[in-house]
Amino acid sequence: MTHDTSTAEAAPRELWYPEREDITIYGVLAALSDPTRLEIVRALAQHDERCPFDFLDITSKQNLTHHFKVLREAGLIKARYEGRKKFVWLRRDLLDEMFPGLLDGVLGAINDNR
Amino acid sequence: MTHDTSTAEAAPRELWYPEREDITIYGVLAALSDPTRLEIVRALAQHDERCPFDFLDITSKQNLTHHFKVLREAGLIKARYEGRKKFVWLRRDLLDEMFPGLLDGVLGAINDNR
DNA sequence: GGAATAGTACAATACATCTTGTACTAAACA
DNA sequence: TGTTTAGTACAAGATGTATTGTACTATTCC
Repeated sequence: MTHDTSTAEAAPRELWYPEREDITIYGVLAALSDPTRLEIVRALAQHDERCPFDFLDITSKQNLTHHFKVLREAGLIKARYEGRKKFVWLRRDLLDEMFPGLLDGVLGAINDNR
Repeated sequence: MTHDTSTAEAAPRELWYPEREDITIYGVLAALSDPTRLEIVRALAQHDERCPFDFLDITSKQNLTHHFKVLREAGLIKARYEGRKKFVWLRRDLLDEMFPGLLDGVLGAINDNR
């Protein structure tokens, strides 16, 4: 048996998240300091809804897995599997509460200078 | 002859700075993502005046040299030698112009969560 | 000149990061 | 059941970083 074929809901694949006290401004800034990840966060912030894993076509899927893992482990995003699709979204409330003004400051500062 | 003993001003030791187009938000965020450097920047932002190289007693002087170099090459600070002392200060105007809201956002977000 | 001081240069260590390739698992679908 | 699809795991390589120790340069002061 590889999976449950009954009518009960299948348990979603588990994802690890950092404890609140392990989320630091250093980790958040480091996560945001990569061009690929900053673009991901910028796009997530615009969409306001959960986005599919591959909603941005900016790098390989192995690398997307890597960057989403970095973002998740730094406390910036949440993710959820639905069937074989994965959806991701920003932890905006947590970030605004823990580091008020940080996300808005960074996102607002993005311009032609990169 | 190793140095000029005349009354003329001695030429200050040269320091390299990045071109404007080489200063990026990625570099700035990476520079800010280290605890030692974020503390330096936070302290410089509070002082508003030029500060001596060793005004913070937080790590070895070799490491201070390293971190000030990272900050300078990322575009965050300027430095100047006076005799055998070195002074450093934030490039606040440049940063606010290139990345409006970024510095204030980051500095404002620092709290007990780090 | 010579000694003391401020800061740097360089090497070494230990470790993290970004990216790609190959191979894999899990779910959906026929 | 077998196939296809979505995403992951793992290893490898190239590269970058934080820190320390030792040795050095540049400047001041005697």
